[in-house]
Amino acid sequence: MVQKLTPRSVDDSTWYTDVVQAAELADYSPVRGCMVIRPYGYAIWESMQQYLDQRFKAGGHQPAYFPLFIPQSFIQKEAEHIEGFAPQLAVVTHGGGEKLEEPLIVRPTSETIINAMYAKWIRSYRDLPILYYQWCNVVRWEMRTRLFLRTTEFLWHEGHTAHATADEAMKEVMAILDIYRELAQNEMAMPVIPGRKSDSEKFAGADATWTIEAMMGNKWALQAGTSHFLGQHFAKVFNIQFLDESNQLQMVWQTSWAVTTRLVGALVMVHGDDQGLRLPPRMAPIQVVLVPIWKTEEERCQVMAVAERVRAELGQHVRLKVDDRDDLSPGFKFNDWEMRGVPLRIELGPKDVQNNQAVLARRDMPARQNKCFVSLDALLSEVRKLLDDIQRNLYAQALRFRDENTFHPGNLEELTDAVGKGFARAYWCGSAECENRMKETTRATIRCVPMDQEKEPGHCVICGQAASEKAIFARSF
RNA sequence: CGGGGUGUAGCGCAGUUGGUAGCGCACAGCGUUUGGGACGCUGGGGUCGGAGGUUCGAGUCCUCUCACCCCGACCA
Repeated sequence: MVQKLTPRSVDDSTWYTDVVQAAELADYSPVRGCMVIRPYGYAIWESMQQYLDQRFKAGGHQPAYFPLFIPQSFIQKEAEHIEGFAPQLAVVTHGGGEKLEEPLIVRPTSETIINAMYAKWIRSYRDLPILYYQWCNVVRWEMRTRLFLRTTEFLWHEGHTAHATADEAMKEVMAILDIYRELAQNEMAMPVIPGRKSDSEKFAGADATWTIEAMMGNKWALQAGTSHFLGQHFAKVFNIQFLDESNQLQMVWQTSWAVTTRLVGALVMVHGDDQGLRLPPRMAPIQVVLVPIWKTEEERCQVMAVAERVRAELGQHVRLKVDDRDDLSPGFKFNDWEMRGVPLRIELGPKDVQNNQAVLARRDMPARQNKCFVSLDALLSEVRKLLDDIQRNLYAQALRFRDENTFHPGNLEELTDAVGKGFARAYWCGSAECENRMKETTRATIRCVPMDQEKEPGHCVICGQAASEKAIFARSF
């Protein structure tokens, strides 16, 4: 159940797989590259789903479901799309014991099949905008996989919208990116940099891709969510046309966007420490765990009576678990729940019951030094306050870590040095030549051109030519 | 597909010059324990990744094969 974790400082990659398995978030499956998401890991994903689902619906989006299988010919319609995805496709060639007339692609993303349907449904400007999304699995045949961060099959939502104007579609792209940013920062306590992808990094078939990029605990970047402006690429190949107010035939403008179960891995990577997970309260399946302590049967009765009362009262307001397993020592449970990242622990023993108090220990600080007593009467308000505080503190810690590991190089040599240590924020002239040259010399990539920056003229960190924008350079997952 | 590594109990491992498989953890039962990873006793659990070969005899030697992990190329 509880095992020793490889310390992060020894091997961050082994630490990660240790934590994911020890905390029972996920396990390797019999199928190479695939994973089993266990209830605790799935509960974290559900926290993300619930937040996003409510945000999407509030913005007028509607969930729907499109099929897993896509006719091969659909995928092949958009040149850039097929070029991008061809190496990653899983193809079904047989069904019912017979070879299929046309092979079926297991969806790597659903632009093609959804847009084939949109072409059927859209006739008039009155049909627009269409704001659909679906929660589903997708399959991409990856070379190398890591639990949550990159698996052959993964879960996500994908939004697919169609609009009458480019302007409206762009607003949609930005609105969704903002929801992703808020999910990351406010719910996951994970600072992110919203920005635009370079052409080489953008979605295959998009005009432009916007992203939120986060720094993981090993100082690498992780693309945490993307929102694409598809322009009219798919409208053209699937012939999605409508009549506007003046009876003119027009092509729709489209967006697509997604975040995936990778975010569960991001949560682990960003906040975890040598003791295991540290979950931000807003995402934690269990926000507070109560560990009762007793010696004698009489003490057990007294303590459990109070524990039950706490469960009845506090349990209405926070996600609380009372760990009443009687075959494990309190010390074991402390370590166990810390490893599983529960933000706040209540210790309740005979002495506490006597004094009408409990001990609170927070996961975001070294526990032994930071325990505090709290009156049972003030438990709810204190727990609420601490959970808020933990949420804020985890964000602050992650932000400080990112800032401390972000550098501002002025030339290629400094850039090479910087991307070996963390993020580099530097001018880029925007040319693919410079991007390629940098990739070859540094093993890093351009993660994004941040939206939030002053447009002051400078000099490209690679070629020295005039440049007007800074980009984030980093090694990435 | 290249480089590295590992396959022996659920997990982690040991197994000598070939001689018929063991340790720790976990698991089950009982008892004592419980304020930072408790302890004792008893017990269950194995086609040694697979195939072939050498041998009186293979976890061990030889050949082939498969799987998985880590590092790269590809990617959310």
